[in-house]
Amino acid sequence: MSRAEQRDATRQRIVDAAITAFADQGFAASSTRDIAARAGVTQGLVTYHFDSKDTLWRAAATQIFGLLVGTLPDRPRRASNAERRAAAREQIRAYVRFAAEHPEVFHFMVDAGRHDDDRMRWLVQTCLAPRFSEITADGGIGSVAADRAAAPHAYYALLGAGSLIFAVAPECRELTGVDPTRRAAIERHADLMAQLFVPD
Amino acid sequence: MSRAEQRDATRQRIVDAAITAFADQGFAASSTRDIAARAGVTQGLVTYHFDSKDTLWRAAATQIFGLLVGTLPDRPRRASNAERRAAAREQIRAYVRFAAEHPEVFHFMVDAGRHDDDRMRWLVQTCLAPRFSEITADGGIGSVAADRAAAPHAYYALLGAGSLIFAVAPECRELTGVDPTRRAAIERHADLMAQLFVPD
DNA sequence: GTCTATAATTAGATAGAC
DNA sequence: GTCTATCTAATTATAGAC
Repeated sequence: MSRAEQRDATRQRIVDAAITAFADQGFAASSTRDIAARAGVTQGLVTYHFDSKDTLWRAAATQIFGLLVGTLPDRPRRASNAERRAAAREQIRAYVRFAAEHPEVFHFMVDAGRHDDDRMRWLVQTCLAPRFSEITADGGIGSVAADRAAAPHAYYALLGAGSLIFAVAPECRELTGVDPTRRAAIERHADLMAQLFVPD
Repeated sequence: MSRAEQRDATRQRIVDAAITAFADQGFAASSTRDIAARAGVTQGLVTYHFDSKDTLWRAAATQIFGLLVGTLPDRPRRASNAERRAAAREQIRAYVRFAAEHPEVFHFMVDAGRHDDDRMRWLVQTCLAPRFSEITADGGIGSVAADRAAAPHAYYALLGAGSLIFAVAPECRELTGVDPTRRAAIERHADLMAQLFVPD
């Protein structure tokens, strides 16, 4: 492996470890030492590759949100009403499956979204805004949002309803006895979300 | 003010500050020094009144979840189907209004619910389990949960959909231009949730 | 590119003055 | 009941060896 490849491989291991750590404990409570240990390197190397904890967080967010973008299916253009609804249902199901497999996205959003600071603004402009307009476009979640003013409400309703059960999986197991990480539970949740947001 | 009253007043100020801090930054990232400063006392006094940070967290959780219990309206017994649906809608609206005024509940839940540890189990047994059975009882959210197996999914869908927009209020403002803390936005979200989970 | 060593803060918990 | 002082441990970021 060349030195450039070695560099990229190490950086990738650090970013992967960072995603897990930041999602698990939030930005402030995560330590670069812990992230380094998870990645099998030393703390000094983390600040060598990523100048600061903040820079590392942005790299981690870019990676996990990029994964989301690549997963969601495209919306069909110039389709019939029935086709639009079917496509919206499938997009909702795809999001639920992604939220189940990557609850980190939700944790990044909640962790950064509650403070009016630079990280929040960066996340909105870089990772969220590009998707928001598409998700709330006519024919998508618009079916539940009667008027345009309801679009933000429908957006957060969908994200919250589709993600929370996976984001607090240990609690869900303890409280309800249901393990939301099992495939059957994921599909059940996807069906419920599709039916809830795009009813017959 | 007697010494006992002084004691209770100080304890209350510390608990109030703790609720804000824990909801704002999570358990691990919150410092007892910061909480003490918010309450206008010194750090030593916090560990005097509450033996440990963990004990303080439990006191804070008890307070904020107790507030929730006292806010939700009762469910009518032996009512007609239409009455049951109307009551379920009103209960959903009441929850949304509470989530808007106290997004701390959601943050406590997400912060503690993702780890399989003592705090999570304590929260489930003390604060969540008593409400879960009631919320998922027949006629309540049960209207959206076709069979009993769907009850946990409907429960987390409702909590997530009804809370997230308020939990990430700064992000919502930046992303959508909507300020979810305004009364009109709260009522709009309450209406959407009621219609979504108990459709006509 | 990776590691070791260290500087400057900050953390929770304890002990003792008043 | 409240505050000050202190102990031990852990934090980020930096500097330098290899």
